[in-house]
Amino acid sequence: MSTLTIGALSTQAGVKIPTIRYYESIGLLRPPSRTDSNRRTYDAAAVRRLRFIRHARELGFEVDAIRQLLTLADDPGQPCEAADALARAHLADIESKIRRLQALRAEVRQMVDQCEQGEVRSCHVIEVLADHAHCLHEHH
Amino acid sequence: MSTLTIGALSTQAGVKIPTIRYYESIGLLRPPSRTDSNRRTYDAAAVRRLRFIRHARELGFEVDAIRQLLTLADDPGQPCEAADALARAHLADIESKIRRLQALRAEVRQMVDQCEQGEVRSCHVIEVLADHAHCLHEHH
DNA sequence: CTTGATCCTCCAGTCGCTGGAGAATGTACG
DNA sequence: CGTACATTCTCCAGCGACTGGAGGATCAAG
Ligand SMILES: [Zn+2]
Ligand SMILES: [Zn+2]
Ligand SMILES: [Zn+2]
Ligand SMILES: [Zn+2]
Repeated sequence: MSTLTIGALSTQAGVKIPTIRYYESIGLLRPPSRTDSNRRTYDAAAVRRLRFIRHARELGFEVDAIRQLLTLADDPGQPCEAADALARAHLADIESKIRRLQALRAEVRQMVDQCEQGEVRSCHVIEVLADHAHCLHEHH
Repeated sequence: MSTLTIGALSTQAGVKIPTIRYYESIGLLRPPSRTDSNRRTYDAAAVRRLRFIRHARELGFEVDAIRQLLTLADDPGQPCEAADALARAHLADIESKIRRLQALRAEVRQMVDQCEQGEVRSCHVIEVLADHAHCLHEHH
Protein backbone atom coordinates (compact mmCIF):
# COMPACT_ATOMS: atom_id res chain seq x y z
CA MET A 1 0.00 0.00 0.00
CA SER A 2 2.27 2.66 -1.26
CA THR A 3 0.92 6.09 -0.67
CA LEU A 4 2.45 9.09 -2.28
CA THR A 5 3.24 12.54 -0.98
CA ILE A 6 2.23 15.46 -3.13
CA GLY A 7 5.85 15.83 -4.15
CA ALA A 8 6.04 12.25 -5.37
CA LEU A 9 2.76 12.63 -7.23
CA SER A 10 4.12 15.80 -8.77
CA THR A 11 7.19 13.96 -10.03
CA GLN A 12 5.29 10.91 -11.28
CA ALA A 13 2.69 12.86 -13.17
CA GLY A 14 4.88 15.75 -14.28
CA VAL A 15 2.58 18.36 -12.74
CA LYS A 16 3.79 21.06 -10.38
CA ILE A 17 2.67 20.96 -6.77
CA PRO A 18 0.75 24.26 -6.81
CA THR A 19 -1.04 23.04 -9.92
CA ILE A 20 -2.08 19.83 -8.17
CA ARG A 21 -3.53 21.86 -5.32
CA TYR A 22 -5.20 24.11 -7.87
CA TYR A 23 -6.80 21.12 -9.60
CA GLU A 24 -8.12 19.98 -6.24
CA SER A 25 -9.52 23.44 -5.51
CA ILE A 26 -11.49 23.50 -8.76
CA GLY A 27 -12.73 19.95 -8.33
CA LEU A 28 -10.70 18.17 -11.00
CA LEU A 29 -8.93 16.08 -8.41
CA ARG A 30 -10.87 14.72 -5.47
CA PRO A 31 -9.59 15.84 -2.07
CA PRO A 32 -7.19 13.08 -1.02
CA SER A 33 -6.88 11.58 2.42
CA ARG A 34 -4.52 13.27 4.84
CA THR A 35 -1.91 12.19 7.35
CA ASP A 36 -2.25 13.07 11.04
CA SER A 37 -0.23 16.17 10.32
CA ASN A 38 -2.58 17.23 7.56
CA ARG A 39 -0.44 16.28 4.60
CA ARG A 40 -2.09 14.99 1.44
CA THR A 41 -1.59 11.30 0.62
CA TYR A 42 -2.27 9.91 -2.84
CA ASP A 43 -2.63 6.46 -4.34
CA ALA A 44 -2.02 4.97 -7.78
CA ALA A 45 -5.49 5.96 -8.97
CA ALA A 46 -4.63 9.58 -8.31
CA VAL A 47 -1.55 9.26 -10.49
CA ARG A 48 -3.65 7.89 -13.34
CA ARG A 49 -6.22 10.59 -12.93
CA LEU A 50 -3.67 13.36 -12.83
CA ARG A 51 -1.86 11.99 -15.87
CA PHE A 52 -5.17 11.90 -17.70
CA ILE A 53 -5.76 15.53 -16.80
CA ARG A 54 -2.28 16.61 -17.78
CA HIS A 55 -2.45 14.79 -21.08
CA ALA A 56 -5.80 16.30 -21.91
CA ARG A 57 -4.45 19.75 -21.06
CA GLU A 58 -1.43 19.18 -23.27
CA LEU A 59 -3.80 18.31 -26.08
CA GLY A 60 -5.53 21.62 -25.47
CA PHE A 61 -8.77 20.49 -23.83
CA GLU A 62 -10.25 23.06 -21.47
CA VAL A 63 -10.73 22.26 -17.84
CA ASP A 64 -14.48 22.14 -18.20
CA ALA A 65 -14.25 19.56 -20.98
CA ILE A 66 -11.80 17.53 -18.90
CA ARG A 67 -14.23 17.53 -16.02
CA GLN A 68 -16.82 15.93 -18.29
CA LEU A 69 -14.31 13.51 -19.78
CA LEU A 70 -13.30 12.37 -16.30
CA THR A 71 -16.91 11.76 -15.36
CA LEU A 72 -17.27 9.60 -18.47
CA ALA A 73 -14.01 7.77 -17.87
CA ASP A 74 -15.26 6.88 -14.40
CA ASP A 75 -18.24 5.09 -15.89
CA PRO A 76 -16.92 2.66 -18.52
CA GLY A 77 -20.27 1.07 -19.37
CA GLN A 78 -21.73 4.17 -20.94
CA PRO A 79 -21.80 4.86 -24.65
CA CYS A 80 -18.86 6.98 -25.70
CA GLU A 81 -20.87 9.42 -27.76
CA ALA A 82 -20.42 12.25 -25.32
CA ALA A 83 -16.66 11.80 -25.18
CA ASP A 84 -16.42 11.79 -28.92
CA ALA A 85 -18.59 14.88 -29.18
CA LEU A 86 -16.24 16.69 -26.82
CA ALA A 87 -13.24 15.62 -28.87
CA ARG A 88 -14.89 16.65 -32.12
CA ALA A 89 -15.80 20.03 -30.68
CA HIS A 90 -12.22 20.46 -29.61
CA LEU A 91 -11.02 19.51 -33.06
CA ALA A 92 -13.27 22.12 -34.59
CA ASP A 93 -11.89 24.66 -32.16
CA ILE A 94 -8.31 23.80 -33.08
CA GLU A 95 -9.13 24.06 -36.75
CA SER A 96 -10.69 27.47 -36.38
CA LYS A 97 -7.69 28.67 -34.40
CA ILE A 98 -5.40 27.41 -37.15
CA ARG A 99 -7.40 29.24 -39.78
CA ARG A 100 -7.25 32.47 -37.84
CA LEU A 101 -3.52 32.16 -37.28
CA GLN A 102 -2.93 31.40 -40.95
CA ALA A 103 -4.77 34.60 -41.85
CA LEU A 104 -2.66 36.56 -39.37
CA ARG A 105 0.48 34.94 -40.71
CA ALA A 106 -0.35 36.12 -44.22
CA GLU A 107 -0.89 39.70 -43.05
CA VAL A 108 2.20 39.89 -40.89
CA ARG A 109 4.32 38.18 -43.50
CA GLN A 110 3.28 40.75 -46.04
CA MET A 111 4.12 43.57 -43.63
CA VAL A 112 7.57 42.16 -43.04
CA ASP A 113 8.27 41.32 -46.68
CA GLN A 114 7.39 44.77 -47.94
CA CYS A 115 9.59 46.61 -45.50
CA GLU A 116 12.50 48.28 -47.19
CA GLN A 117 14.57 48.94 -44.08
CA GLY A 118 14.28 52.69 -44.35
CA GLU A 119 12.82 55.25 -41.97
CA VAL A 120 9.81 54.69 -39.80
CA ARG A 121 8.10 57.37 -41.91
CA SER A 122 7.82 55.01 -44.85
CA CYS A 123 7.89 51.67 -43.05
CA HIS A 124 5.28 49.27 -44.30
CA VAL A 125 4.94 47.65 -40.90
CA ILE A 126 3.85 50.93 -39.31
CA GLU A 127 1.70 51.86 -42.29
CA VAL A 128 -0.27 48.65 -42.24
CA LEU A 129 -0.83 48.87 -38.52
CA ALA A 130 -2.06 52.43 -38.89
CA ASP A 131 -4.55 51.54 -41.60
CA HIS A 132 -6.38 48.27 -42.03
CA ALA A 133 -7.05 49.21 -45.68
CA HIS A 134 -3.50 48.03 -46.41
CA CYS A 135 -4.39 44.54 -45.29
CA LEU A 136 -4.80 41.62 -47.62
CA HIS A 137 -8.10 40.53 -46.19
CA GLU A 138 -11.11 42.44 -45.04
CA HIS A 139 -11.54 40.60 -41.77
CA HIS A 140 -9.09 39.17 -39.29
CA MET B 1 -12.27 72.11 -33.28
CA SER B 2 -14.18 68.95 -32.80
CA THR B 3 -13.44 67.15 -29.60
CA LEU B 4 -14.84 63.74 -28.95
CA THR B 5 -16.46 62.18 -25.94
CA ILE B 6 -15.28 58.76 -24.93
CA GLY B 7 -18.47 57.34 -26.41
CA ALA B 8 -17.78 58.94 -29.79
CA LEU B 9 -14.20 57.72 -29.72
CA SER B 10 -15.46 54.27 -28.89
CA THR B 11 -17.74 54.31 -31.92
CA GLN B 12 -15.15 55.76 -34.30
CA ALA B 13 -12.40 53.35 -33.35
CA GLY B 14 -14.55 50.30 -32.68
CA VAL B 15 -13.21 49.86 -29.16
CA LYS B 16 -15.41 49.53 -26.09
CA ILE B 17 -15.41 52.30 -23.52
CA PRO B 18 -14.01 50.20 -20.64
CA THR B 19 -11.25 49.06 -22.96
CA ILE B 20 -10.32 52.65 -23.79
CA ARG B 21 -10.05 53.45 -20.09
CA TYR B 22 -8.06 50.27 -19.62
CA TYR B 23 -5.61 51.30 -22.36
CA GLU B 24 -5.19 54.63 -20.62
CA SER B 25 -4.56 52.91 -17.30
CA ILE B 26 -1.77 50.79 -18.73
CA GLY B 27 -0.20 53.71 -20.59
CA LEU B 28 -1.11 52.78 -24.15
CA LEU B 29 -3.25 55.88 -24.52
CA ARG B 30 -2.09 59.14 -23.00
CA PRO B 31 -4.46 60.65 -20.43
CA PRO B 32 -6.65 63.02 -22.45
CA SER B 33 -7.75 66.48 -21.41
CA ARG B 34 -10.92 66.75 -19.38
CA THR B 35 -13.97 68.96 -19.30
CA ASP B 36 -14.85 71.02 -16.25
CA SER B 37 -16.95 68.14 -15.08
CA ASN B 38 -14.08 65.68 -15.41
CA ARG B 39 -15.11 63.97 -18.62
CA ARG B 40 -12.45 62.84 -21.07
CA THR B 41 -12.18 64.76 -24.34
CA TYR B 42 -10.32 63.34 -27.32
CA ASP B 43 -9.06 64.71 -30.62
CA ALA B 44 -8.42 63.20 -34.05
CA ALA B 45 -4.93 62.07 -33.06
CA ALA B 46 -6.44 59.93 -30.32
CA VAL B 47 -8.68 58.25 -32.88
CA ARG B 48 -5.65 57.40 -35.05
CA ARG B 49 -3.70 56.13 -32.09
CA LEU B 50 -6.55 54.00 -30.85
CA ARG B 51 -7.17 52.56 -34.32
CA PHE B 52 -3.50 51.69 -34.51
CA ILE B 53 -3.71 49.89 -31.20
CA ARG B 54 -6.85 48.03 -32.12
CA HIS B 55 -5.49 46.96 -35.47
CA ALA B 56 -2.25 45.73 -33.92
CA ARG B 57 -4.27 43.77 -31.35
CA GLU B 58 -6.40 42.24 -34.09
CA LEU B 59 -3.20 41.14 -35.76
CA GLY B 60 -2.19 39.49 -32.52
CA PHE B 61 0.53 41.83 -31.28
CA GLU B 62 0.89 41.88 -27.52
CA VAL B 63 0.38 45.08 -25.60
CA ASP B 64 4.04 45.38 -24.79
CA ALA B 65 5.01 45.17 -28.46
CA ILE B 66 2.34 47.73 -29.30
CA ARG B 67 3.78 50.08 -26.72
CA GLN B 68 7.13 49.89 -28.51
CA LEU B 69 5.54 50.21 -31.94
CA LEU B 70 3.71 53.35 -30.83
CA THR B 71 6.91 54.88 -29.55
CA LEU B 72 8.48 54.21 -32.94
CA ALA B 73 5.49 55.51 -34.86
CA ASP B 74 5.75 58.74 -32.87
CA ASP B 75 9.26 59.30 -34.16
CA PRO B 76 9.13 58.97 -37.97
CA GLY B 77 12.76 59.88 -38.64
CA GLN B 78 14.18 56.79 -36.99
CA PRO B 79 15.25 53.71 -38.90
CA CYS B 80 12.49 51.12 -38.96
CA GLU B 81 14.67 48.21 -37.94
CA ALA B 82 13.13 47.93 -34.50
CA ALA B 83 9.60 47.88 -35.88
CA ASP B 84 10.49 45.19 -38.35
CA ALA B 85 12.18 43.13 -35.68
CA LEU B 86 9.01 43.27 -33.61
CA ALA B 87 6.94 42.19 -36.59
CA ARG B 88 9.32 39.36 -37.44
CA ALA B 89 9.30 38.16 -33.85
CA HIS B 90 5.52 38.17 -33.94
CA LEU B 91 5.57 36.26 -37.20
CA ALA B 92 7.81 33.64 -35.68
CA ASP B 93 5.44 33.41 -32.73
CA ILE B 94 2.44 32.91 -35.00
CA GLU B 95 4.29 30.24 -36.93
CA SER B 96 5.21 28.31 -33.82
CA LYS B 97 1.62 28.49 -32.62
CA ILE B 98 0.46 27.14 -35.96
CA ARG B 99 2.89 24.25 -35.78
CA ARG B 100 1.76 23.37 -32.30
CA LEU B 101 -1.89 23.51 -33.28
CA GLN B 102 -1.26 21.36 -36.33
CA ALA B 103 0.34 18.74 -34.11
CA LEU B 104 -2.64 18.86 -31.77
CA ARG B 105 -4.99 18.62 -34.71
CA ALA B 106 -3.29 15.43 -35.87
CA GLU B 107 -3.58 13.84 -32.43
CA VAL B 108 -7.19 14.82 -31.84
CA ARG B 109 -8.18 13.87 -35.36
CA GLN B 110 -6.74 10.43 -34.84
CA MET B 111 -8.62 10.05 -31.57
CA VAL B 112 -11.88 10.99 -33.21
CA ASP B 113 -11.33 8.91 -36.34
CA GLN B 114 -10.54 5.74 -34.44
CA CYS B 115 -13.59 5.90 -32.24
CA GLU B 116 -16.04 3.13 -32.99
CA GLN B 117 -19.01 4.58 -31.15
CA GLY B 118 -19.10 1.83 -28.58
CA GLU B 119 -18.76 1.92 -24.84
CA VAL B 120 -16.50 4.25 -22.92
CA ARG B 121 -14.56 1.12 -21.88
CA SER B 122 -13.14 0.74 -25.35
CA CYS B 123 -13.33 4.32 -26.59
CA HIS B 124 -10.21 5.46 -28.30
CA VAL B 125 -10.70 9.04 -27.15
CA ILE B 126 -10.57 8.04 -23.50
CA GLU B 127 -7.75 5.59 -24.11
CA VAL B 128 -5.50 8.11 -25.76
CA LEU B 129 -6.14 10.67 -23.04
CA ALA B 130 -5.28 8.11 -20.40
CA ASP B 131 -2.01 7.16 -22.04
CA HIS B 132 0.25 9.36 -24.08
CA ALA B 133 1.89 6.23 -25.55
CA HIS B 134 -1.11 6.05 -27.90
CA CYS B 135 -0.18 9.38 -29.40
CA LEU B 136 1.27 9.80 -32.85
CA HIS B 137 4.09 12.03 -31.71
CA GLU B 138 6.36 11.95 -28.74
CA HIS B 139 5.97 15.59 -27.80
CA HIS B 140 3.10 18.01 -27.94
C1' DC C 1 19.28 18.18 18.21
C1' DT C 2 19.81 20.73 14.47
C1' DT C 3 19.55 21.53 9.68
C1' DG C 4 17.31 21.62 5.44
C1' DA C 5 13.68 19.70 2.65
C1' DT C 6 8.94 19.35 2.28
C1' DC C 7 4.52 20.47 3.29
C1' DC C 8 0.49 23.49 4.82
C1' DT C 9 -2.80 27.74 3.90
C1' DC C 10 -3.74 32.08 2.06
C1' DC C 11 -3.15 35.58 -1.12
C1' DA C 12 -1.52 38.22 -5.14
C1' DG C 13 -0.02 38.38 -9.79
C1' DT C 14 -0.08 37.02 -14.85
C1' DC C 15 -2.75 38.85 -19.74
C1' DG C 16 -6.18 41.59 -21.93
C1' DC C 17 -9.91 42.83 -21.19
C1' DT C 18 -15.20 43.02 -19.41
C1' DG C 19 -18.83 44.36 -16.71
C1' DG C 20 -21.23 45.87 -12.50
C1' DA C 21 -22.21 49.31 -8.51
C1' DG C 22 -23.19 53.69 -7.25
C1' DA C 23 -22.74 58.46 -8.02
C1' DA C 24 -22.40 62.53 -10.86
C1' DT C 25 -23.30 64.88 -14.88
C1' DG C 26 -25.34 65.98 -19.75
C1' DT C 27 -29.25 66.32 -22.98
C1' DA C 28 -33.92 66.40 -24.71
C1' DC C 29 -38.67 66.98 -24.25
C1' DG C 30 -42.88 69.01 -22.58
C1' DC D 1 -38.02 74.88 -15.38
C1' DG D 2 -38.53 70.12 -14.19
C1' DT D 3 -38.09 65.50 -15.19
C1' DA D 4 -36.48 61.54 -17.42
C1' DC D 5 -33.06 59.04 -19.61
C1' DA D 6 -28.33 58.61 -21.45
C1' DT D 7 -23.68 59.07 -20.64
C1' DT D 8 -19.80 59.35 -17.93
C1' DC D 9 -17.05 59.00 -13.70
C1' DT D 10 -14.20 55.85 -10.26
C1' DC D 11 -13.41 51.66 -8.12
C1' DC D 12 -13.43 46.90 -7.90
C1' DA D 13 -14.15 41.97 -9.05
C1' DG D 14 -14.01 38.32 -12.39
C1' DC D 15 -12.53 35.42 -16.53
C1' DG D 16 -8.89 30.85 -17.46
C1' DA D 17 -5.32 28.24 -15.98
C1' DC D 18 -2.11 28.50 -13.52
C1' DT D 19 2.35 30.35 -10.75
C1' DG D 20 4.82 31.81 -7.01
C1' DG D 21 5.70 34.02 -2.53
C1' DA D 22 5.02 34.66 2.69
C1' DG D 23 4.95 32.70 6.90
C1' DG D 24 4.47 28.76 9.55
C1' DA D 25 4.41 23.61 10.67
C1' DT D 26 6.42 19.14 10.16
C1' DC D 27 9.50 15.49 8.41
C1' DA D 28 13.92 12.94 7.52
C1' DA D 29 18.83 12.59 7.93
C1' DG D 30 23.21 13.16 10.17
ZN1 LIG E 1 10.22 48.83 -42.12
ZN1 LIG F 1 -6.10 44.61 -41.06
ZN1 LIG G 1 -15.48 6.65 -28.67
ZN1 LIG H 1 0.13 12.54 -26.14
